[in-house]
Amino acid sequence: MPSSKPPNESPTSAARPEEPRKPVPPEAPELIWLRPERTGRGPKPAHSRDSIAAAAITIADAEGLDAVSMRRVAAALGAGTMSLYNYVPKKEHLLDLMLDAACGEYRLPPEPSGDVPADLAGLAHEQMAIFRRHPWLPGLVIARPGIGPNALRYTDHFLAVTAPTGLPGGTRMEAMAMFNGFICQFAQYEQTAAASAKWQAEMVGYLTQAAMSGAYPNLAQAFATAGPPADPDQAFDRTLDRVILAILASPNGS
Amino acid sequence: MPSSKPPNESPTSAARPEEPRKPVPPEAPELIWLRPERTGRGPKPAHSRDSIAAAAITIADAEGLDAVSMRRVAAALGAGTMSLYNYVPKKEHLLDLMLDAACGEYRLPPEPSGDVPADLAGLAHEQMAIFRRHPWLPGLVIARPGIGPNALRYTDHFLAVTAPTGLPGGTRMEAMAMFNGFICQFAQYEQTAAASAKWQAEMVGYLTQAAMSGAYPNLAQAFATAGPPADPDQAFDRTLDRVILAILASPNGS
DNA sequence: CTTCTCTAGGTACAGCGTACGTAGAAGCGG
DNA sequence: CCGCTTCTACGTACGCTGTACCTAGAGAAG
Repeated sequence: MPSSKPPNESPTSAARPEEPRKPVPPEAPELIWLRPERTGRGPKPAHSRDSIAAAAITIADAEGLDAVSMRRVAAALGAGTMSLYNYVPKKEHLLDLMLDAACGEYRLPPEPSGDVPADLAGLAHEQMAIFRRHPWLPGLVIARPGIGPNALRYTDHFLAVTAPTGLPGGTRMEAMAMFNGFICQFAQYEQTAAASAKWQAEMVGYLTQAAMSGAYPNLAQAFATAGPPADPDQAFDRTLDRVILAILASPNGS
Repeated sequence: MPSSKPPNESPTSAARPEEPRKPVPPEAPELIWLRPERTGRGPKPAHSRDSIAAAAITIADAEGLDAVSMRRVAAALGAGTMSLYNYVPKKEHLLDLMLDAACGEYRLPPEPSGDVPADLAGLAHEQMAIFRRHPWLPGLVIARPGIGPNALRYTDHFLAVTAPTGLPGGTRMEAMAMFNGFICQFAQYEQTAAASAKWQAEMVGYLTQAAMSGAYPNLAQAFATAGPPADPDQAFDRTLDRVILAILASPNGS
């Protein structure tokens, strides 16, 4: 660390040559992945990032993301609340750990098959399966960039899968963001709808009433033209096809 | 308290002629848009949903969505904290109000021009402009379905714009979700990156280190091939073109 | 052995959403 | 007109949150 940059130093005292720098390391990295899990000095930690993430995920799966509090997770680990802060400096970082642990559930083939649309569809369904296992996940994926080791494995695989398109790397990254975003959104919608039948009923009632009011003619027409409720899986595949098509399309619009 | 009210009453079941139904209406609608703003009986309310939403938005614009608490909003209105609950039964509903108020900022042309790609691009840029004005908005749009009157105006307009494609209404709704989702995600990424130069610097350092580790060969290659940082606006337009292309594509993949 | 750094955990605080109860204002039935 | 009813306004209080700060003690480095 050659950055001899004391930010909050008294301005008049210019040089403080032999002052021990260690006591307050002025800025630890904000990214949890930049902090080593172990520094190797004191007593051995009783927990690991993996076990912490697993405990948090268990809670989130059972009771939703709101139930994941520092106290809850610490208690699940059999630790004191504040002990958790030795592993996870902020709650944000706990969410990062959960996100990456969930990304570890991807079962990625060692090599792309070479059939880009098929590989992408497979990836999408894998992602959707994980989202259905962890309803809280889409919200996290959307909110924060996945950047942990497992998320990078996924990114790397996506880049491999789309390599045959010949698109530049940056463009393929953008495509991945679009791809993931679509799936997240779909999963989230599915869960909102599934969560509460009452909510859905109210929603339908309200929307039809709004459509009938005459203020939204196109909406009304869409409702009138609409057939039966439409199978969600079908809708997913249909829109997925469009997304894949968009990814494969050549940049300059044919 | 004459509340001799078993709460689990079958709502409309067999007539209960002389029981007073009013005392506790067993279930008020969950959707705030289904609750009338005024019932016209007691004293006149000192505030309106609009003014409440405006106050909340002012706070969110200045200090972020986390700063929007019931207490803060009530104080900004010069009201007691609990008075707010007369207008907004849950905080969730306050967010709904904010979301819809923001949707009121769309300046939509009275009629689509007929040039579908151009109209969609215009809509996207309008949305992006609103998102840049209200950094907290993308998070809300992604999290909860926009369903208020202003959101419906937007939906209706989108349906009108995409009408010339000949696609069925349901498909166009799915397309809209994809369209909005893409823009939200892009806006959110932009803000995360812009929020903290330190964060971005750490991120770049971490990613290049990860790429150099050899564990992510495709990522490394993408990094190596990448040119200069790429203008965000350009990236937006480029990906937007793809999204529009996906919307316009015929369902069965040409 | 001494020293230093690390971990574990308790206490405490400010702030959150909101359930509940009281006091008073305004419209409606008589 | 009165009185009843229903609304609004708002204070108090509870359980919960994230986390700053502090005290002990474990165990490697010198």
